[in-house]
Amino acid sequence: MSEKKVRVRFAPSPTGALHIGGVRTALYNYLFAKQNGGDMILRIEDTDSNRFVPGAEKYIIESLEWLGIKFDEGVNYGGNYGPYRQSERREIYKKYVDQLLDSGKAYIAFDTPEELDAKRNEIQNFQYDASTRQGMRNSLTLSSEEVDDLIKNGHQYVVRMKIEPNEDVVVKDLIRGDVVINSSILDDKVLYKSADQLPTYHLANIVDDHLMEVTHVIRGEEWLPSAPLHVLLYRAFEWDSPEFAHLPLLLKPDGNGKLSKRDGDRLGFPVFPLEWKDPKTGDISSGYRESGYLPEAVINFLALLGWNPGNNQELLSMSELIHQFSLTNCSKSGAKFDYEKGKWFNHKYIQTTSNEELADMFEPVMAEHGVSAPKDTIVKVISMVKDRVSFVKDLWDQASFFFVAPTSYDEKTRKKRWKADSADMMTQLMSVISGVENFSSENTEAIVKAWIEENGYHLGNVMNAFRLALVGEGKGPHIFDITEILGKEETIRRLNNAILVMG
RNA sequence: GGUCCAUUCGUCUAUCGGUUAGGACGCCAGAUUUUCAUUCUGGAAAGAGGGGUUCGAUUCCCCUAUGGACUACCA
Repeated sequence: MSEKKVRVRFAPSPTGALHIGGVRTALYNYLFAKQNGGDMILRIEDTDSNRFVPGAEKYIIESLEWLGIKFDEGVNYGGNYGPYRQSERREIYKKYVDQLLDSGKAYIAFDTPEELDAKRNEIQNFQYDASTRQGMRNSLTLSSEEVDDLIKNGHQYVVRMKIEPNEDVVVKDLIRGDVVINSSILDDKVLYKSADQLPTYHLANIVDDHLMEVTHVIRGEEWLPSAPLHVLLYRAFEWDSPEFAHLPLLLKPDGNGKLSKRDGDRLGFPVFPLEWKDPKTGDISSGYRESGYLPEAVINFLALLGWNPGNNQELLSMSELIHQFSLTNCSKSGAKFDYEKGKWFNHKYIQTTSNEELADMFEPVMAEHGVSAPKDTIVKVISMVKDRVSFVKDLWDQASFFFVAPTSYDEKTRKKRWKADSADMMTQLMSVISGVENFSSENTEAIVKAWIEENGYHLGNVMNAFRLALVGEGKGPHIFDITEILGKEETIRRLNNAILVMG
């Protein structure tokens, strides 16, 4: 049998930076589409002109490209179902609003926001629905002449969905199973506003998903309560409803509630893929990219927040994710955002990144500290210290001594490692080292060890003092790997300085 | 307040009626290391509570509790 081609959409609203939860929604859509050989569409839902933020659309596109989430069509990608910006689809929506009006599935309402507010204050739990609409100013209570007059005289109006009460509406959800809601608890949602000639989310969403032949609507759980409305809308148009999947939310790591834009900088981690500067306030929010995350790590981390492959595999590439992903394996409950685990993922991905690539990423960091070195030296240094870090920028803490000689010596290490006879030993070591011809790690080590043995010195005593002189602290990779990079001259210079300073 | 959704170690989760309830992050301990890390090994750590159904419930049903979402002429 021939199944319809899978088509999914990611439909953000350009009201600011793309939240990490939104990224996950995009990712799950992408994984599902690719697994099924389907298409992924980018649609921009900008029907609320008041909340439009310039630059947001570009930010969304750039973020997802950085992460490797690719679209087949949509804003910026072309396609045969455009335009893909809802603000450019006015005439289309108008046509369908009229259709609903003509068929009696919707009606025109003139109640002003002030009147509605008054009603809500007056009546507890006021809801514009079958039980109250007869008492309001709308095309159901007014004569058609009155309605025409009001419109002619420039009165603003909205179009509301006429929801028939007392009917069980079933939302089939791929993650949650059947969700049943009685239509009586639904209100007559506004579908269209005459003021800006634009539909609200609900109408635009259904019309676009239908026209764009979307087969699966994968979105956040916050949409579950309005899903019955959407089902009713499909029914009103006599269209087939797509499949639904409502994803659990990403929650704050501490306390309660869903992860919000504010949490990031409050808790000290990014909630945005890329750094974002709010054009209105000028506030800057940190991004994963600028914080040194590898896109693969972010993807892996996010994929496992709310889904898992069912085995114990934790590290998955994008293609493995595409292969193994399944909506039915998505969890139903919200996931607290665990930043520590995110760091661990990045650590793992740093390890699998080549030294050459890391060197390219590290060079700008070095430049910031005012140092430079030949590429092959940087590559060697990185090979020695990469397993110690979670982020590229941390490489500096682990490797700065390769490029900058210590000017002071860590007090604690000094107390422990620099003994009364250290200066004397280091002086002897200097002359041993100046006699070394081949300064390779192995050769230097052999000669120094022979000297230690000859004199019956304690290996640890010599080496620890030596390390302190070279590094300035009690840390670092194998000591003769360090001297090889430093070179004979610099090694001697550092020994000399250590003796001078610590005596 | 109303409606809906959810509930396994601190966190992310596995289990699709019978398990010593598994893995990962984090934490603790030990081993390795001339240092610091990495790494390795081990450890502590969970079925919200109460009723059912069943020979047997973490698993199915109900109630309660708790958490979350929604409740706009926002998405």
